[in-house]
Amino acid sequence: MMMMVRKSKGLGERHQKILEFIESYQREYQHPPSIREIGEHCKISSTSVVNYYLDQLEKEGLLERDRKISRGMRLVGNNNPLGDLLRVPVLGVIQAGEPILVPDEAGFTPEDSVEIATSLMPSKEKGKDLFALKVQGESMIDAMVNDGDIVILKPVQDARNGEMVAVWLNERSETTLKYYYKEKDGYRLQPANPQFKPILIKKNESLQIKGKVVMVIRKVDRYN
Amino acid sequence: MMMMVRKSKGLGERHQKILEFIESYQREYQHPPSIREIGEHCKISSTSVVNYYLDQLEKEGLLERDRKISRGMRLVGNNNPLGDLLRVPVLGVIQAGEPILVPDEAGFTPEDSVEIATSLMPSKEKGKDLFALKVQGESMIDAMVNDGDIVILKPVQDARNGEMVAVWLNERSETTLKYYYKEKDGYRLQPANPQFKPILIKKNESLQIKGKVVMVIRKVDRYN
DNA sequence: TTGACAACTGAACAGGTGTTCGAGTATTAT
DNA sequence: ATAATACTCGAACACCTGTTCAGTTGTCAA
Repeated sequence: MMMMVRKSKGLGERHQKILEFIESYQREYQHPPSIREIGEHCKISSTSVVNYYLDQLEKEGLLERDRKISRGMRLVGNNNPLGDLLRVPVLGVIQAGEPILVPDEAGFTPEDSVEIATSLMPSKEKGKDLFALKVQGESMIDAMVNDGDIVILKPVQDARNGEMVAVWLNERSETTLKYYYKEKDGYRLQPANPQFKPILIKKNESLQIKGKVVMVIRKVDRYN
Repeated sequence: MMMMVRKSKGLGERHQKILEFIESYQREYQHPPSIREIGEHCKISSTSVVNYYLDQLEKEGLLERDRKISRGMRLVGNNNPLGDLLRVPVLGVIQAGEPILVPDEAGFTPEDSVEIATSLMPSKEKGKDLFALKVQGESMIDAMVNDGDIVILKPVQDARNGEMVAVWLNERSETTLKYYYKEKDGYRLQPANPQFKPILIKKNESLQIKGKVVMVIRKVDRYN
């Protein structure tokens, strides 16, 4: 005897509608809908039918349910529009000739913030002390960072060799992003772009490390 | 008479603990905890006390509540760890000398995916057809894109002047990222870095636009 | 037709859950 | 001390909500 399958194979129209509703509801209220709310919105008169479909969706692996718990459901996989975000405050701009703002000096007035999925963040930098700066001007081009880019920094005073840091060079009145190397007679600041030459800083010159670059984001929507 | 303030100004220890619990609970279950669950975990014996604190947190603007609705609360502002994510599939790599994969040709096997906060996305590119490629090699340096960067693309066949596109140049067997300009006698592909010279393509040479660059993400966690 | 099964209905039930209230304790200002 | 305020407790209530179940309808195969 042949096994019976669902009348309309895969996801029926109602399955789809329910998934979409859960998604949009959760997007709006930050918590899942109740069975009755789903029924109301999807024109399903009985709670048992909603339950019926929810079970199927769970069997399909599109949904997880916490039985007995109110609103205890969650979309799984790519349907899930929600996830861990890190909100990183944009404390200001970084540009040549201007000192870099760091959280302490900035009077704590994040003009804006950018949201980063924690899944994007390098392993252990998920601390809450990250901050972001918007790059102004093209003076960071040798660091492969363009006008308008957003750099995300972790405030540190010291860096290890090979880390990209934001530094303020007093003697040059210059702010730059470079790879940092401590050497016997001072420091070497290496541009990300190998076609540029490193800056050598002698031990007696002052060099203030303001932060360690964790991420660079470029939105390419100019001209739109 | 002086106004009375809370015993411990600002957020008390319990306020903090409750916020943290809601955050971690929601991170795990994708839905908020019930009042009783909060009480249990925060060593608060009475539901009314939890309610008491929740009211205060709402008054402080750190929480929003949907009264009468089970688990009807959400963290607001920077405490909120949840938000809209877009999951963009990483279809492969982009490198000089290799054709670019586009969704159709890729056999739809996203090896991996990156999550982007929708708030980061340029206005109208929030469609679900975006895809991402990992940059391999340093051949895109003139586009300010480095080895290991992730570029997020929107699959298009045509582009408007000024848009950054990923193209396959048949005559050169080359894949590149450039700003696109159509001119009277062909096309001009302008590097993002002004220190590089544009590539001029004659009308009879073939030029395949594979996608329009929407975003570039660079994780700077090498050497860690 | 008959049987099997998916889709659906309506109602009732049990437990989850937010709310409310009266009362008690602790801390602080006067 | 006294009063005012902040905080805590426990219990009771009413509604919210998931669950269950007996029964109906529609479709398809034998």
